Amino acid sequence: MSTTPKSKGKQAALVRATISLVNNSGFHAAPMAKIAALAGVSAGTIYRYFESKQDLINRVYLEVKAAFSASAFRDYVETDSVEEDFKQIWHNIADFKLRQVEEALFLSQCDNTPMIDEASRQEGLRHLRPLLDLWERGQARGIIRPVSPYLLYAYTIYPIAFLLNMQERGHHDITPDQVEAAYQMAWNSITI
Amino acid sequence: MSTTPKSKGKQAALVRATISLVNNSGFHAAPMAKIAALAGVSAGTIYRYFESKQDLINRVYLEVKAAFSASAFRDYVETDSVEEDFKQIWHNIADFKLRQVEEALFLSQCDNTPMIDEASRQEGLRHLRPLLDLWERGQARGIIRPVSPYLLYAYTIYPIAFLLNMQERGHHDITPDQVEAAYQMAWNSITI
DNA sequence: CATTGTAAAATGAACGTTCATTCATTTTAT
DNA sequence: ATAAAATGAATGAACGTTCATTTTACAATG
Repeated sequence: MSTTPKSKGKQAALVRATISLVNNSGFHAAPMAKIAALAGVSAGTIYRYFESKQDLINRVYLEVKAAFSASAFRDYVETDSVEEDFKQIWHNIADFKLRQVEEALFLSQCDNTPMIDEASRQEGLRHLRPLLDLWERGQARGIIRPVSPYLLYAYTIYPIAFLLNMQERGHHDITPDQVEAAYQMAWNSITI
Repeated sequence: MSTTPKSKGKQAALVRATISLVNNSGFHAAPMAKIAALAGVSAGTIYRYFESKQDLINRVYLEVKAAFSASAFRDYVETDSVEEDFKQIWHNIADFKLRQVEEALFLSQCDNTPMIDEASRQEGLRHLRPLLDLWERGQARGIIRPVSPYLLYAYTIYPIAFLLNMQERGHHDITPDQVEAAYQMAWNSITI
């Protein structure tokens, strides 16, 4: 045990503060001083853990992306059915986006701006291999459309980010029914 | 005719410069001085046309969104077939995104960050009415899934932005074949 | 157990830079 | 000659980053 009530690592607090501030104000309006204040540390302390603001953003991105990928394949065991396997992964991803809203919004923002180094972006993509493998298996069996994985991703995973954005802006509430409908739409779009 | 070779209005030049700079560096790294330089005017001149940087961004957003909506319904005439009508609009939108790449990338960035006022966002959405009407018609006839228009948008229009982003980052080339496949995937996802 | 020595961690004022914005002046158009 | 348009140096605020100083953590010592 340590001294302060909720001391759990300043680095983690900084990561959380960064996500929250970038979500609510955007990268351009998330100054280091505010991030520090929200994390409950002083401005200078950030530089014990991160080299620069760019480094901070990149590392937060990688950390969140890693958590996302880990969620995607939680309890994933290949069965014989491509559809079963896809359903498993898709719902894992949907669960992540609906439960870790802050993290998911942060990723959606990063993926659509030049905020992140191309190198970090590549690195963040690496962990999605099992999903690509599954798609190839489905294509080999003639179940899934013989198109680029980018198209498959665009029509199955990417739409969830849109729904989340709309929900966050108060236009739309995502009910369990709609999650199920969304899954069916995803599956229908990529199958032959 | 005016004096300079390519003088066509400084306001238009400023809009173009803003789009280009925000695309390549993000809002946070698009200072007014650079925008002015790229537009070939002096920094102070911006303030003859726009009240502030926020106003500049909002108005560029609205202008691009208006051009987008106009494209979406170019030559659109309702037929008796929901599928025909949808195909028309979808391809109009895809054409816009593939031909006006800069404008489309700018919109994708705006739609995923807190860069734009919620008011301007609402305003930009207004012109999409005919598409929503078409969807309602399709739902009334039992052709289109009875789900929120947000879901329909997420699975038909939003994915195009992802493909464009990937193409722009050099991961992927969008061939005419893939556009056709993308259309089929969109249609399959929203029909019953 | 209390005291002390020491290195790591944290601080926040200060620094230099960059930014959005203004405005006295100049240029352009009529 | 006059008004509108454009300029770009000046301004003050805000930013990312640094660093001299203070605080904390804790092992060694008596």
